[in-house]
Amino acid sequence: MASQAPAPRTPLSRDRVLRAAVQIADADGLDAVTMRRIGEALGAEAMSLYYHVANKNDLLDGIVDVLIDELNEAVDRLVVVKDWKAAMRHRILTARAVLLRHPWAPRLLESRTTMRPAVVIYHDRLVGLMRSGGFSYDLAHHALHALGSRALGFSQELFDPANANPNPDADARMLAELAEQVPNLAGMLAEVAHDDPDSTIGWCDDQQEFEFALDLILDGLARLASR
Amino acid sequence: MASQAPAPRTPLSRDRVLRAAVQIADADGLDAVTMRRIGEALGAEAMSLYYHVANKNDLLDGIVDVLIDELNEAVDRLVVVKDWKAAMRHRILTARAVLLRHPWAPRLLESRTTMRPAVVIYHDRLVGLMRSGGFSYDLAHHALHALGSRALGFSQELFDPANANPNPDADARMLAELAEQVPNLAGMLAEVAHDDPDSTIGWCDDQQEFEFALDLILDGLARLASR
DNA sequence: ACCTGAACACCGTTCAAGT
DNA sequence: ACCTGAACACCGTTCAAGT
Repeated sequence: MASQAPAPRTPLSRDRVLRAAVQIADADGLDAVTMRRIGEALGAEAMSLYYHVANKNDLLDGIVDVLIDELNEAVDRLVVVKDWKAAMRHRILTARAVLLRHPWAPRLLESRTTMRPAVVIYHDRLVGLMRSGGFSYDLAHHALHALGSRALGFSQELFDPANANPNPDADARMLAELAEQVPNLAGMLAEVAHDDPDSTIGWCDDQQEFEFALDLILDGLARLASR
Repeated sequence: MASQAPAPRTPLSRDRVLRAAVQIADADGLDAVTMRRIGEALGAEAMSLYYHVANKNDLLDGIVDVLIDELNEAVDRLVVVKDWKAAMRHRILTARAVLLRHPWAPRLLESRTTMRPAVVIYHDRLVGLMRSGGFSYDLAHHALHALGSRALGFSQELFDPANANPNPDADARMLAELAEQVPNLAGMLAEVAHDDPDSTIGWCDDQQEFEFALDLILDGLARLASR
């Protein structure tokens, strides 16, 4: 009992570190992902992580890799369909389904400016689909820009009166006070009613609106491609 | 010389604090905006700011207010034009021009989830333009979602091979290594050439691509509105 | 009413030192 | 080769105290 071996802990590794980080983000959000917290989760000291990860930035890049790998696996399982538009739509909505499992994903992806291989590969397949639909390289390039983050399955919403933030009461009050200054918006909100505050992905971007915008863009591209 | 009055410093105020913060962001980026740095710029202690600003969050909200006020002033100076599409296009590109003066603006706007009156007012005018173009409230609502941050003049780009990040060399090398794994993208980049790395707004979102996507969306909306 | 000094809890990160 | 302890510079924030 005295010299009992202290449970030979499985050694750390980059992979274990990244997975622990993802778990923490899933559980408590991105801000909870600190070196000290990851260390704690792995039964190690925060400083030990630096042996497997260059720094916090590298850690966040690694989390993106884990996320997009999961996403690429999901979209690669999709059955092949000839119609490029249907294929892109399906692919993007599948990507979105993965992101919905990780509510912190949009904020993380937006904050990164480094180009990760997994993200490059994902977009390469999209370009492939567009090429099969008769897109010129030039149009496919424009399309990637037009889709932006929507290609990966999310969209940044700056403004959504319905479910913008954790404090909807304050927003509603503010909007009521502002009502006569914003007649158009007040009228719109009165009519749109918005009684379906469905699943959101981090911000106020629900499935229905996402699909509307996605189809709007895809239809526009189809029109340009068939010219 | 002994009891010389120590230059009766102009007192602090919320406005002075916010303006100092904007100047720091313009000069050295958003990460340079710390309470201590703002205090220094105003010749005061960081703790003094808390008398004029509730906390860091309130400070950032205040910066958004200053920014969008500037933006609203700019778009309100525009000459009225009857065609709703031309009017929206002009308005949004004017908003963009203001944002281009503050490269930190996109990142800040994306990070905020609180609804600020200035932002509400800006969008109200857009809805007004759409209504004048025969939009139903429902379509105008969809339109706001579809535009997302583009309504304010910027778009989040997750992926732009040309000018994505501060380290384009590393990206080019990575892409070269990945070339045979991403034939579609490699082909696209070879052709698109991308010899015009023009003005960018924080990320890799240049004017030409912004306008392409904006027009794609506005044209799509026009088609739906005239049904 | 407005501002400050000292202090606290929390970051990421370094580096010499341990095994 | 892998991990740790102690320490550093930097955050936002509090609170009692000054004028």
